Amino acid sequence: MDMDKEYYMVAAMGMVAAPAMSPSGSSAVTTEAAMAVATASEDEGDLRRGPWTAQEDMLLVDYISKHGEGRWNSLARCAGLRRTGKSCRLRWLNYLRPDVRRGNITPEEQLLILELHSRWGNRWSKIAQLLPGRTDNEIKNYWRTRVQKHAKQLRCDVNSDRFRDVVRRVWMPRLVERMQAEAVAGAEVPVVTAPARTMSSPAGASRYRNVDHASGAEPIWSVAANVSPDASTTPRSSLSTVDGAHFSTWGADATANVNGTPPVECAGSGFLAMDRHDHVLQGDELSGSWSELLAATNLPDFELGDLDDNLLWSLDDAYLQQSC
DNA sequence: AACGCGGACAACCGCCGCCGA
DNA sequence: GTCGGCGGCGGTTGTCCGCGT
Repeated sequence: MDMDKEYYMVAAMGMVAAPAMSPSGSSAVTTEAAMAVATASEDEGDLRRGPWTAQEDMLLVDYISKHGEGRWNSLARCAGLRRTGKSCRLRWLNYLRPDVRRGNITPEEQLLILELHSRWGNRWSKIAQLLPGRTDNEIKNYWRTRVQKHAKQLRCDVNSDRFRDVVRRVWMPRLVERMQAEAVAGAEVPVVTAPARTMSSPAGASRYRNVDHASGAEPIWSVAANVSPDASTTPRSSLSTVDGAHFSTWGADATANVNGTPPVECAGSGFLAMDRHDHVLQGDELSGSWSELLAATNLPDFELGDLDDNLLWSLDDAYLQQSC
């Protein structure tokens, strides 16, 4: 199935003909597939639902590679798919799209998700804009399975202040520590593979730095969302540590913000934002309670001693799985 | 080997806003 | 102005698969 999918993706980019499935190439294959699907559909006499078949995927990819996406209802009809336009759109965006990445949520992506969710809540599509290749559906699933699981382990609600504190004061720093440790150890840093079409150089940048207002210590990490002034190029987000270790993740929707204001009002007030000229943006532009929370180092009802260290380390299990 | 259970993820549903007729 | 089609979004459900018993 993976090979099939790989073929679909490549075929969607118009780069290859069909594999040995048919000697006459993808057109013949998809024509046969269309006939098969059409016949099956006529028998059923209704719109198909449920999991997509390889044939349906092939039809959809082939049609989009030739005609482009959009106008999903007519696309579904013209492609010979007995699916709703919505279903086609979802299948394409969440699974078949060439630049979609699935699985292996990297530490920096986890960090961004935690950050952005703390800021925006369940605005999955908005969050996904800054995680290129990731779909809102995947981020939503990640949150519901991983993050909510940890909240459950900690016996607190995922939206509770307590859990937010754990995330902010334990989970996220741990993620950064792991990334730093990997960098220092010279281990290979997990790098997000960028789809070729997003390889443009970002011209502008907005940065967000974690500042420990309580101690005045150097920030241990920062989140940067580079924004190109040219909306046609794709900016990228990145994470940096103070010791120079740098992690980057391509992406961000250029339309998220191209006017010099922070594209990600991320990280709450615990962050200083810098515009593309490295002017520090403070105050209302990043209003919120993060700096206050970070400044409050001794949270009244939060004690690290309450938590099992093994559990804490298990929080970034996805990264651990990658490391092992 | 069979069964049950839970996690992960794909897919659907309902709602809403936008836009053109 | 309004009506219908369409696309986007967030919530929810369904399905598959691995693992433990």
